[in-house]
Amino acid sequence: MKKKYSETEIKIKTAAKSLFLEKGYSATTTRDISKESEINLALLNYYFTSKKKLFEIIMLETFHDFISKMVEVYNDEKSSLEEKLELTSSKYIDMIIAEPHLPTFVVNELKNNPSSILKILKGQIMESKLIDQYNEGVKKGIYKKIDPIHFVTNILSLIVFPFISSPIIIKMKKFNKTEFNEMMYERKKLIPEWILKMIKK
Amino acid sequence: MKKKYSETEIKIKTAAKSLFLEKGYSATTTRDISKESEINLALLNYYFTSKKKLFEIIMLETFHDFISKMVEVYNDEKSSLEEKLELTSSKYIDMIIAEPHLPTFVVNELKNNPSSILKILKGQIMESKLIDQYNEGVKKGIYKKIDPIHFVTNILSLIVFPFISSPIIIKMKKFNKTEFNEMMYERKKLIPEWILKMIKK
DNA sequence: TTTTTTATTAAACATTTGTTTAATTCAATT
DNA sequence: AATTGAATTAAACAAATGTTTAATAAAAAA
Repeated sequence: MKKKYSETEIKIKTAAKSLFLEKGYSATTTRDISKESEINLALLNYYFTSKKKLFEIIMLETFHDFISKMVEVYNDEKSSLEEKLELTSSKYIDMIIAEPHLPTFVVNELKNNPSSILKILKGQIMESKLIDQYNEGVKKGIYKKIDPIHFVTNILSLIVFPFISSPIIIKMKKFNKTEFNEMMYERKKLIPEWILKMIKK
Repeated sequence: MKKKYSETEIKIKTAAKSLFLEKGYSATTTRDISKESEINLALLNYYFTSKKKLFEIIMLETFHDFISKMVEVYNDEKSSLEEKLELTSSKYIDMIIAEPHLPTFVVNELKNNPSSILKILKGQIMESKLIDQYNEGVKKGIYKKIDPIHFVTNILSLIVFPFISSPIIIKMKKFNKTEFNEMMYERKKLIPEWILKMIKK
C-alpha cells in the first residue's frame, strides 16, 4: 500500500507540506513549491499530476499521523485512564510544539474537505479502551454519567485550542514564543488533573 | 469614527463577509463577491479600493464583535464569577451557532495578520473584573493558585473548540447538525460547572 | 432646464496561476 | 558504443484574477 518516493518526490512533498501548513491550499502556488523545493515547475505535475492531487496526498498523510497518535494511546490495554490522559496530553503538546501550524491546517481542511479526510476516522475513538474505562468508572459510581463525547471533546479542547489561539494569549500576557511553550509544558500536568476533576462525582 | 455605508456598500460587505467567512481570503474572488452581492465587479474597487482593503474592514469589524462580547461580560460589576461563566458560555454558544464559520475565520486571520487584529486587544481581558474575582478567590483560599491565563484559556477552549472540530464530532457520533447543536446547548450548563471544579481547591 | 457630480456598467489590461509541450540531458540496458 | 526510457528543463498556453478605463445613466446642484 505504501509507495516509496524518489528523492525528487520527497523534496516536492516536504516543501509542499511546509507551505500548505503555513499558508493553506489556495494561498500556496505551484511556483512557491517549485522554488522552495528547488525543483523545476513542471516536475510537480510530472510526479503528482496536479496541485490538488499533491495536496490530497499530503493532507491524508498529515491527518492520519494526527489521529493515529491519539488512537494508539486510547487503545492501549495496559495503561489506566489516568495514564492515558497523561500520555495524550504530553504527546500531543510535544507534537504540536514541533509543528505549530498543524492544528489550523487540520481544522481548515476539515471544513473544506470533510468527507475525504474523515474516512480515516472509523469507530477507533468512541469504541476505544479509554471509553470503556470511562464507562466502567460511571458504573462504579465514581464518574458522573455524561455522554463520553464530552469527555473526549474536552481533552482535545484543552490541549489543542491554546495553540490555535496562541497569538491572543501571547498578546494578552506579553509572552514570547518560549514563554508560551513553557505555559503549554505546564499544561501537560494540569490538563489530566482538570479532566479528572471534571468527570469525578 | 463610524462610517455610514450606502446600500450598495452594505450589499458588498454582506456578501463579502459571508464568503470570506466560509472560504477564506485567498479562495474568495472579487467576481464571487460581485455575483453574490449582485453588484457590478468594478464597484468593489470603486467603493473599497481593493479586495485587501475590503477584507481588512470586514476582519476588524468581525474580530471586534467577537472580542467585545466577551469583554462586556467579563467587566460587568454586578455579576458574580459564577454568573459570568454562565453568561459567557451561553452567549458565545448562541453566537457561534448563528455564525458557525466565525471561529475558523478568526483563527485563520489571527495566524496571517496578528498585528493588525490584535490592536483591538488591550488589557481588557487580563485586567477585567472576572480576573479580580478569580484572584480574590485565590486569596480566600477557595481557588487554586494558578496563572489566570489558564483560567481564561480553558473557558474559551471548552466553548469554541468543539465548533472547530465539529466535523470530527459529527462523524464520531453519527450526529446531524441539529444533534450537534443540542450537544452544544447541553454544554452551556456543563462548562461553567466544569470550570468551577477545575479552579476549586 | 442645464450643469455638475456621483453611481453604474461593459470591456479591456496586466499579472498570476496551473498545466502542457517539446526539446534536452541523464541513466540504464542491450 | 548504441539504444531506449526516464528525468529535467525552458518556454508556451489558456484560464482566472485583481484592477482600471472610458463611456453611460442617474441623481443632485445650479
